[in-house]
Amino acid sequence: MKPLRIVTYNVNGIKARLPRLVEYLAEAKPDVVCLQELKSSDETFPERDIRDAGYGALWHGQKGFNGVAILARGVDPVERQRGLSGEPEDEHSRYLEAEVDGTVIASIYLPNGNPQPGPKFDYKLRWFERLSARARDLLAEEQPVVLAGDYNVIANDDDTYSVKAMASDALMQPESREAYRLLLAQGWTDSLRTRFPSGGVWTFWDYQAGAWQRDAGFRIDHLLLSPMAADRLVDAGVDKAYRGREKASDHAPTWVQLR
DNA sequence: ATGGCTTAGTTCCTAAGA
Repeated sequence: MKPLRIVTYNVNGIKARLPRLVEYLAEAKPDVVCLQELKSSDETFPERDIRDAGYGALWHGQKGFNGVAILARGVDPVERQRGLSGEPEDEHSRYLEAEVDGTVIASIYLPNGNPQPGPKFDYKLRWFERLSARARDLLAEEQPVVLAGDYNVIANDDDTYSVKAMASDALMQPESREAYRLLLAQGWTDSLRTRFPSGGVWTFWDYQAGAWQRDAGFRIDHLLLSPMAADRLVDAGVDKAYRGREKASDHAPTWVQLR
């Protein structure tokens, strides 16, 4: 199996972020990139620009909101599944799963869930259960699997600049944390947590209140590894500098390196 | 501070994000 660098990157609008994304692909040359928050319909996804940058792509778009994609350097990802079963009336584009070079990759955009309590928070928890059901099936396949995405969960107190500021936020509620903990307990490895066990690593900084300048961020973009993928874990990190560039997303690209 | 910004769409205001 070849070395593989896999990135998750919530772009907050692929149209607005296209120059940043193309620049990132050229500079970092990742093997696989899972994108979230395309905010683009399938028809307006910039397939041409992605191909010109040297990447094959699969996308699951939605006009205005949500939307996920999987890019692969020099090859076309092979689609395995789009969307999660269990709630047929759910129209949100938040899950896409593909195979790249013998590794199963999922691009995940978990619902934010604010305000809580309320129907949006209930939807978040239901969606989490549907994801966990899919994750259990994937583990049973005994393949290398990477579940990469914006989970909208601050899993531990040391995953945020301020527990107090986030205390009433959906990202940090006990129910959100419990759902994440139960998912991990299936047998998944949180790759950034493994690399930085004492926390203090952020993947998101709000646009408001000078959050970037104050380094007031938190960690919500996660790459979860199945046991066969975890055996190949070399390193994990956040390409933090991209958050500081012109017209940046509020998330930074977050990556894992597999041997 | 149910919001200091940013994005997209029914665009010159509103919804959503986290």
